[in-house]
Amino acid sequence: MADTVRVRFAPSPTGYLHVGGARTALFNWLYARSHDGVFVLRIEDTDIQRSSEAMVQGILDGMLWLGLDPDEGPFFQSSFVAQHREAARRLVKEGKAYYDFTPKEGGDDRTVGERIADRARAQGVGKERNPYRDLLVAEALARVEAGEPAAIRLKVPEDGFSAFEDLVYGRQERAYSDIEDLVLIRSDGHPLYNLSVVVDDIEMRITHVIRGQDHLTNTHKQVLLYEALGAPVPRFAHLPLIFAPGREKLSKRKHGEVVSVTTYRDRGFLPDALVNFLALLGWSPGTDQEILSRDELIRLFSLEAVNKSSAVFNFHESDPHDWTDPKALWMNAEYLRAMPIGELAKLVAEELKRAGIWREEYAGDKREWFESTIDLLRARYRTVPDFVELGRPYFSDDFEYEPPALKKNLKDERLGELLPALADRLARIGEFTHESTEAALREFSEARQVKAGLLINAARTALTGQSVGPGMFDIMVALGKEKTVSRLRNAVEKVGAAV
RNA sequence: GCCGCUAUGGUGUAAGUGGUUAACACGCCGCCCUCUCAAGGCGGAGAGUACGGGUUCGAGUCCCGUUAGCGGUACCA
Repeated sequence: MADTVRVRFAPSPTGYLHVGGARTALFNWLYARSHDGVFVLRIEDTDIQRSSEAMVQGILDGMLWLGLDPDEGPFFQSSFVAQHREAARRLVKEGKAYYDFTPKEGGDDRTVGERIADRARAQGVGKERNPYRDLLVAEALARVEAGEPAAIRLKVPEDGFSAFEDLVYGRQERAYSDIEDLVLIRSDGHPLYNLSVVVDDIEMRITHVIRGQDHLTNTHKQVLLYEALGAPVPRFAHLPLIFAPGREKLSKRKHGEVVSVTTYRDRGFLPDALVNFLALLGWSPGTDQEILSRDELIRLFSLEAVNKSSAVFNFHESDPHDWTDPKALWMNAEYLRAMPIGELAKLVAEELKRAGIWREEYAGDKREWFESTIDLLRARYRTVPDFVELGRPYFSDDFEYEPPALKKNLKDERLGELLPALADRLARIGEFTHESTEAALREFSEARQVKAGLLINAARTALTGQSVGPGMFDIMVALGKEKTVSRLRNAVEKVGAAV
């Protein structure tokens, strides 16, 4: 029996959980679930200046909402620094790492990229051999003991090459000569990323490291560390990156809220819909099926089917209607239409409460009405808040008449007389049904020699303030006789008003 | 600079070991339905697979080169 699969999601809390991180978390989660494995959450908070409690909470909130529950953790990397230091000291003692007494370079005003390029140009090809690499361990220890600051660097072999088999990208090779002796511990004692991840992953017995492709080339350094520490090297699977339109890096700062998963929660996305959408960014089941439940995703997911090229998360920042990727919106609408009506009703109820137009009877006597009204509306809405924004006239008498709708449907002066008369006619109906209201209206239109369409469209606007919506008679039934009659009468003042 | 990864319509993806007019979804356009808008049904436009060579009877699939984008290269993560 093979060892239990153990994977981890290891975000650094320097920002909220964005769609890229969420996708990484999702793939780890899917892999764990499909292999009866363990999904560990580890917060990499060693960069104290850039990390914050709020960001940690944001990440946790996002994962909780998406249903990506960790089996272990959250662990905090900052609590393991003693182990990181210990591991580095051990490597020094074993001659696999060394103290570097070269004074730390002062920061300057060039960007990191410029500094690297400059240094590379100055140095030429190939790396310089560090003079402290061969210093006797005893001597180095003595100098450290005496208080001289020193960083710890790993001894990278001078000849040969590193190789590992990536589950997504295939075999990866890199000459040792291209890898410099990486710093494990800063001269101020702070352990650095490559050391920390490896030590933690060993400690947590991670079997599969699934993370963004931005870590692909540095993986060689980590493999070296596993070997130096005498630990089994895990399997690696790097995921293609997700970009913003224009193929630029997703950034919370530049792209704002559209990339934060909590935004999707707050703007009425269903977690299953976002999970489904995210799963299809960089992965495909290989069939035409795109609507995939969580169980189907778990059953079908495989790292081998993950593709290598980066994907674009196609949102259009400034468009209020298509504020995020149109396919994500479509998928959410698809889930909205397919989910059990009772569940949707609960979500809409929350939304109505927040808007202050919730009525307890919707959960009691009028429950059936409430659900059928939601059912009537759901075919044309894409997110939950749509039920309160666009659906407001169905749940509250306090709604706006949209000027374009008035102009389109209530500009005919005859309506000033027709609408109240229609209201009177409808008031005489016994039972308000689709059939009875339609019969009454058609009869009325014939008697008055006006087209039914004129009355129908005018009534829709009179009743909802909108020019679009469900079938007219469905609206009447949904509103009921009393509201229908009074709104028709009250709309008289709107006739011709918008022109 | 050096090292590496990637490249199929606007976007997401498909096209076992090379083999018919490059498929699906979103989006867009049109038609049907119809009182409007959706949903649904039907249809259409949109890529000849970054570019250039090569191998082959045959290449999106293999090889070489170029270009572009991205990543890494740090006493950041």
